[in-house]
Amino acid sequence: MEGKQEMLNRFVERCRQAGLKITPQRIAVYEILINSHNHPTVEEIYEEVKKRYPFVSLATVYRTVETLEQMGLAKKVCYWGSSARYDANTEEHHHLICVKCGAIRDLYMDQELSIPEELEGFKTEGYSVNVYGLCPDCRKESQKDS
Amino acid sequence: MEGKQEMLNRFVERCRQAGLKITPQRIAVYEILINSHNHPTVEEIYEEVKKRYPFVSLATVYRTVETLEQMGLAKKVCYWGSSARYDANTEEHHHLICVKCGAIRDLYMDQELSIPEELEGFKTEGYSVNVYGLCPDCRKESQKDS
DNA sequence: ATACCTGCAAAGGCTTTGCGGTTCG
DNA sequence: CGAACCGCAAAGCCTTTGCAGGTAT
Repeated sequence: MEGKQEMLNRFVERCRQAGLKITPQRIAVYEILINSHNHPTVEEIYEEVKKRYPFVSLATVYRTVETLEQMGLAKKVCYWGSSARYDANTEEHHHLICVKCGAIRDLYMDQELSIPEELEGFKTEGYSVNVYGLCPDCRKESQKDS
Repeated sequence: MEGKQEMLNRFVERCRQAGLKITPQRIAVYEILINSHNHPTVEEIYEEVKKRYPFVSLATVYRTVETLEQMGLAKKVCYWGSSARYDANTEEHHHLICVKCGAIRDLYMDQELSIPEELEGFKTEGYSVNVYGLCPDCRKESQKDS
């Protein structure tokens, strides 16, 4: 696990290189993303940023997460229907997803799949595993029901 | 691989059991989904249905795919941002996804992951693997560019 | 100084919903 | 006949975009 301060420094460095300005909003969004482990939606990040900068706009958060994605410092995690979620954990990892409430948690596995470099004409780049199930909270819920 | 006729019969059967009416539109949507192997979007299914029933509405297609999903006869496949795609292949299988154009293809693998029944408090139900890469068409494109 | 960025509000997709008329069982 | 369904249009999200003013380098 990389230190949070290093991640921030790297971000600032990359911004400089790319000629992007380092604004308080950008820092805030990235910092919040680093400190979140529940893969927040844009809306959730926005609410969090607003605590520090009440006048921030949702559009800015959208623009920032897109920038982060293009820089390779965040990934968009898309599960069903709902809104997109973001993840600043760029280590190789997988996801554990609740089929009921949509909660997402990082998952590290010992097992590895060996994917050929070429598959059905595709030039492969990587893979991700989604494990589906009921999260602890939803398990309790469903026991209550029965 | 299950025969298409059996799939249709099963669908009709299930509708009867659930007290759902068997309408031409429903049959058409499911039939098109069975015969598609490119995981069509709702829009694409709609265009296809319109060839047979020009007055069908997009809302009906949305309602029908949702019904199919609830019956377990189709799955929503969600990749980044774009619109949802549907898949009537209910066999255990995975997906090969083009990072450039978003094309999705079914993928069958020999390898299997062994997922514990319980993982970090989740009661697991299954998993799916997404392999990312460049599809044949996009590979050609990128060669042209360089 | 100037290029980049922000906030606001409006527009843009995709998807869902309410309603009256229609169709299946 | 009655419940379920359809088509239409309107409304509802989530997300993107244009613009004028502001800010970092």
